[in-house]
Amino acid sequence: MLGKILVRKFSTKTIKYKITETEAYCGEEDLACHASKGKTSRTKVMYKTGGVIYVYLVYGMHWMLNIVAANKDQPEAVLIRGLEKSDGPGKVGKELKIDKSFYGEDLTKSRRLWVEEPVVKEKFKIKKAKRIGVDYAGKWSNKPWRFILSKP
DNA sequence: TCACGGATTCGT
DNA sequence: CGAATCCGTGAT
Repeated sequence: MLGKILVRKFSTKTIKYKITETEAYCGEEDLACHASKGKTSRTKVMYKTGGVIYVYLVYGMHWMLNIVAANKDQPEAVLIRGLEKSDGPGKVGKELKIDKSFYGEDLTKSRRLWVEEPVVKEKFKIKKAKRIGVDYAGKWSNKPWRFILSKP
């Protein structure tokens, strides 16, 4: 996902931003992953085949944009933490005007949100780091599953 | 129906 | 570093 272009189409304009920071959430075992609570009405979309959107509200105010990443019945998702113009996942949701209506939307069919290959492919390095805000997840909080786009 | 708490942000 | 913020979730 890193380095790809996220496209958001509105009725009046279309915006495109490069994805600069992501985090991975991997399966029911991963205590930081919402799917660790099992398949519920909230997490069920993560059990779908990759390519659909998982959105949810945190702290009663921020919409988090995630892309389901793995195979059917394998609940894994990638959180879009940062775009070239927005640092922080809450700001990403705000910038792209993400809300509950995107829940389960198929990125390959959507006419308002999808991912493209960058026009000009630039070389970059991927920095790894611990995930943010998941200290409650015990050893899982130390997994280097946060990925940051950086200069080569 | 309701109590609980969080994949954050912003200000100090 | 700490408080704000408050809806949705998951269980009852």
